[in-house]
Amino acid sequence: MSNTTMLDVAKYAGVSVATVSRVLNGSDLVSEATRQKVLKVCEELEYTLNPIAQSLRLGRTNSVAAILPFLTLPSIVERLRGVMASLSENSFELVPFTLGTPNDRDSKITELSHRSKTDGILIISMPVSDTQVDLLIRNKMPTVLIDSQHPKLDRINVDDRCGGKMVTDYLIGLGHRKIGFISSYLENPLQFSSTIYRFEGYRDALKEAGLPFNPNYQKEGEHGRDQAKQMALEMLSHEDPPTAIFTSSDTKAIGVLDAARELNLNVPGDLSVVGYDDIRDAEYMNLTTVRQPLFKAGRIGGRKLISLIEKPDTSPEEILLPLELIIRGTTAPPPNN
Amino acid sequence: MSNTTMLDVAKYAGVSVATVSRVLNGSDLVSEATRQKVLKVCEELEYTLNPIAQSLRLGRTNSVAAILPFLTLPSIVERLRGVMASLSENSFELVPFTLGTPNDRDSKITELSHRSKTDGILIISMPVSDTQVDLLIRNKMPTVLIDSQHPKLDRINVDDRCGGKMVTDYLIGLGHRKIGFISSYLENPLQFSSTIYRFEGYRDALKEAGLPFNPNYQKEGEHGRDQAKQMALEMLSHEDPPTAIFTSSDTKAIGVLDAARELNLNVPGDLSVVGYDDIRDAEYMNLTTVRQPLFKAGRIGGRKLISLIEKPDTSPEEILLPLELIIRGTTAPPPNN
DNA sequence: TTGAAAGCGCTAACAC
DNA sequence: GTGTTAGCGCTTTCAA
Repeated sequence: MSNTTMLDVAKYAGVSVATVSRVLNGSDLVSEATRQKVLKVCEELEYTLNPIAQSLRLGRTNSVAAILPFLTLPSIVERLRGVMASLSENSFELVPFTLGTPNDRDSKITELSHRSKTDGILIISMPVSDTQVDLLIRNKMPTVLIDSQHPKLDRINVDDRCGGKMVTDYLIGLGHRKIGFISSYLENPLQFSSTIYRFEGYRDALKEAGLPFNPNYQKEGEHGRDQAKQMALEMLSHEDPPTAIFTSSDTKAIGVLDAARELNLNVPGDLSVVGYDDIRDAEYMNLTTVRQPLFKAGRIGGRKLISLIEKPDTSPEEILLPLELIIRGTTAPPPNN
Repeated sequence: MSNTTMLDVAKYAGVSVATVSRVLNGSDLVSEATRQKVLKVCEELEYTLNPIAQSLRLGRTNSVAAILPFLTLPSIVERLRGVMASLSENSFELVPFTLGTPNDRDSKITELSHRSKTDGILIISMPVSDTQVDLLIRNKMPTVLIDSQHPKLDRINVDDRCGGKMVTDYLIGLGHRKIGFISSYLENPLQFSSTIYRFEGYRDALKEAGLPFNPNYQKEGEHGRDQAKQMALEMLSHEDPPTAIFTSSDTKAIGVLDAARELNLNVPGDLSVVGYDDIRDAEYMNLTTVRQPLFKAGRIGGRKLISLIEKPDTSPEEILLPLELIIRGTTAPPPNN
């Protein structure tokens, strides 16, 4: 029954609560006879331990919080799936908080940092401020970042700078010299900080190839297919338009494809397009893109957090997962080349 | 600090724990002077209430569990988003459990039914057995089903039978007489029970129009685009193939479109295709489909559960949300008509 | 091998 | 207005 307590079981079985507790926690200082008796009574009374009382006593909840953006992006969902997989493997529960504004994020971190409800925190695809990090460290709250940066915390990332460079190198290798870059706002406080690294990789590659950075070939704006389409339309209406566009997400790349179609540009004949993330649509659209291990990042992040809870006081490290360039049908050498 | 307790605050402020508790719980039996003093000390000591201790004392956790399939389907994610929105509006936390097998589901329900860790349960897109329902009711565990059926529990659904009929009526109205139905397994224990209602609506419409049910025009199998493609290929290779195919999900409809392309069938000239769910891809594919209010179902389910927690002992009801036929470009009258 | 009892941090009578 | 204290259900010394 719902209100059965350990004392009920103890009375019914004619033992003390201590004994019941021992049986239920697998202690071997119990005679086989009493153990069986207790187990039988538990069954009859449909008794289970009260996890709240247990948590209060043990100072441990076996649950972790996750702070992440709303589940509107497939990449976020995929990371979350990985997190859930690793947590349930280890009998940990997850309490997700999807947040929209930096304020919400900060106050949630503050609230959670007073370790009590949760044994650890995962922060997914959101930047964290130094203030919050200090708070977390001061309160010894085990924390792992996934797709986010901070030198004082453990974090699971992909080398986006390298990824941005990989894409741009590839386009340059195809012969492109006029390469556009379309992304969400580089400086948006709640934006994935990863976007900026991809941009840096793009610039690195240009620089290394001796190509100048042309501001007309760079646009940033709200995330979204339509928004990306608009940015592409503007960029491609330029008097000397790019022959290739690299976008910071597949969704945006699809928006660019929309724009190309509207302008009667042949992809990849007139325009090469590269996305990022390799979401499901990318394959269907035959989109050249960069695949990052989303599920795996989540899973590794979850595991890392659990190991941190089990064994604190290790110095924070960054785990960089490999990226992969997926070459499909939206890229080719530039025209007249 | 993380280990600061109410007693620390009390001592520091020179009052009793009761007073601190009163202040923090907004009781008005406290003088303004002491209230300010206590608040100040709380701030200085960075003290916050320990929610675990609070829960144990109050017998209430302010969190609810959700049992749902893995987050691989966009429809599941969208419902979950609605749930999360309504819960966070009401300061409830969510503990999601994504489960794969009926066994897992049953044991999780059993575990959760011993009300302690969680104030209520949401079960999303999963059937529940009578045994589990009885257990939940016996333990007075507030429970709401979303996209699932049981007469003894509150549930949020769409009228899928009506939806299936609506689609089929529409195709019949266009002049189709040979209408295929492709779905996931109708009897799979962990499958959405909604599939079967859509099928029944399909049969209702046929019957009402005096059209015989042709088993060659019905296929069921694993969920997935490719699987649906295979089923469609088989169905369309029949000597007298259907002129329209109605699928139980947009993903499957896209698989059917793949099949049509492979067979060089023009859609909608040679073959009409209707999906279900109106996922994001559907618009892009210009797919005629049925839109169900996924987010809204989640949000209403969350609210219903909270009202059930606040005010139990109401008799269970089914809330049916309206469906909408979204006519796009994959449907037309049949050929030679 | 078992039991008694303290105490995890909080709230809510009850007393003053 | 404020303090004292019992007790939510559990684990774990300590003693027997």
